[in-house]
Amino acid sequence: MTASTGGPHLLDDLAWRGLIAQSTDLDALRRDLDAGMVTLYSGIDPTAPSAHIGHLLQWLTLARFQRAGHRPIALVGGATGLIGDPKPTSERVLNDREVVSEWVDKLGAQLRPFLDFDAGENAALLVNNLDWTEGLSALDFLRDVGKHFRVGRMLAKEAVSRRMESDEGISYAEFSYQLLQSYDFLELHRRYGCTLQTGGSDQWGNLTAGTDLVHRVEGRSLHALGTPLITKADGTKFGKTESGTVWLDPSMTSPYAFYQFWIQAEDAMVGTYLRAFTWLEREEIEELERLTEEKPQAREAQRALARAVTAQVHGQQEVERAEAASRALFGRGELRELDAATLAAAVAEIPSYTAERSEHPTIVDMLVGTGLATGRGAARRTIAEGGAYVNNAKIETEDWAPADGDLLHGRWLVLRRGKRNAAGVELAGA
RNA sequence: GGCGGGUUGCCCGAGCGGCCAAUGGGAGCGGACUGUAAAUCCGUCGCGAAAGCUUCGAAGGUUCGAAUCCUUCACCCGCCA
Repeated sequence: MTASTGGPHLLDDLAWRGLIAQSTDLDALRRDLDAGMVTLYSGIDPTAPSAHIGHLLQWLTLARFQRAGHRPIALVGGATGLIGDPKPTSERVLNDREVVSEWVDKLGAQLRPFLDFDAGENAALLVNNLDWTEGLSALDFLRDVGKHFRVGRMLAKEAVSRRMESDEGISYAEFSYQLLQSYDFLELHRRYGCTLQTGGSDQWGNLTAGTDLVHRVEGRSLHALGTPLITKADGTKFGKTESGTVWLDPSMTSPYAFYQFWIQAEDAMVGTYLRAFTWLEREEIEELERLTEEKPQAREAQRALARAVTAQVHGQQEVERAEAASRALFGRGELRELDAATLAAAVAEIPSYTAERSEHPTIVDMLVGTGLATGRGAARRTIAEGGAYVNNAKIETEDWAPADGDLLHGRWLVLRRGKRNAAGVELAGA
């Protein structure tokens, strides 16, 4: 039993999508995938109350396996999250147990829509590694897991060696992280017959530590598959906006901001993102890439990308809202010509605040009030730089304040800082 | 436990008693160009309208004056035990 879709082989599709950066033995994996249902897992640690788009990539990868007939296990690291995997730059700050436990619940709930938990034989599973580590004594852990690890090999892992070479060093706790993650693989192999772990390529050392452990303890060669680190065209960090990480939680990154993030994708990368983050088929994506080459200013690929990713994270309704707001705010049309309902809907999508007419807010007050500027100084700077707009008209003076005639439908102003950061102001009171 | 080196703004990194709110690079932000893209160029980048205020691991101290000197503490790195 495998993919019944008749499409390309799962591994060929993943390769085409650019999702295979590293692997243990692809041919062996292919044989296993062809031989029947494979149980695989991928884990994320609760380091925040929400997953971000990097986590999304991992969940989608699990989902791709599930759609091909395999059984995914989504792990949330209630235990590993208490330790923290070694970041290349610096030691992590430990979070409280209660906080981590809360985040585990949130992430678990957040990932459910991406996998099918009622698929019968290959229904997805959600697990927490705290379940099998909490009761484990330090002595048992050292004897049953620690004994199988050679320090030389552990030190050679890039995550560890990078830190050893830095002047910050590494704590024993973070050094031991790879043991914990390896133990997860062993445990999932024993409990569920899990034979494949997927994860970001930055996790490669941890993935192989897991296959090594299982090999030593159980004498079986399991598989690991590393997805590439998604970057921008110049190799720099992907997934950040001016206001920080792009979260999946709508209260942390609004669906509108989420949509805007994708629509601003670089031409050079939009195809990569379409392949990795959407379910669009090869022909559709290649057509969109062709359009980007021929008519880049139309931004068809970016639009399709934003629509597809926003739809799977926030739903079709939010896509429509974000698109409507985007049209209103970035469209060629006059803001004044928008009807009240459209304008209200657009303003609802962007950061906004209500000011009292009686306080006669100035442009500086409003830039700060909407959060478009981080402080009064920054607001003044924006104005001086020529980056401040009200209803698409540039504001040149710091003490500018709206007159009644400036208000759209008698109460709204649309502020903009720079090309693409908009916010709404509603003036209340008589 | 001993000895030595280190801790500077988002990151890297200069500064080693006054001319330091602190050189430089990167990231970020704004502008010009364009297409809500990239590249490039220009500007900006602790708080404050300003006077000024608060910064250079923490707390004390020396001094007219400290990121720079002293003491203690914390953390990191290295060598030795």
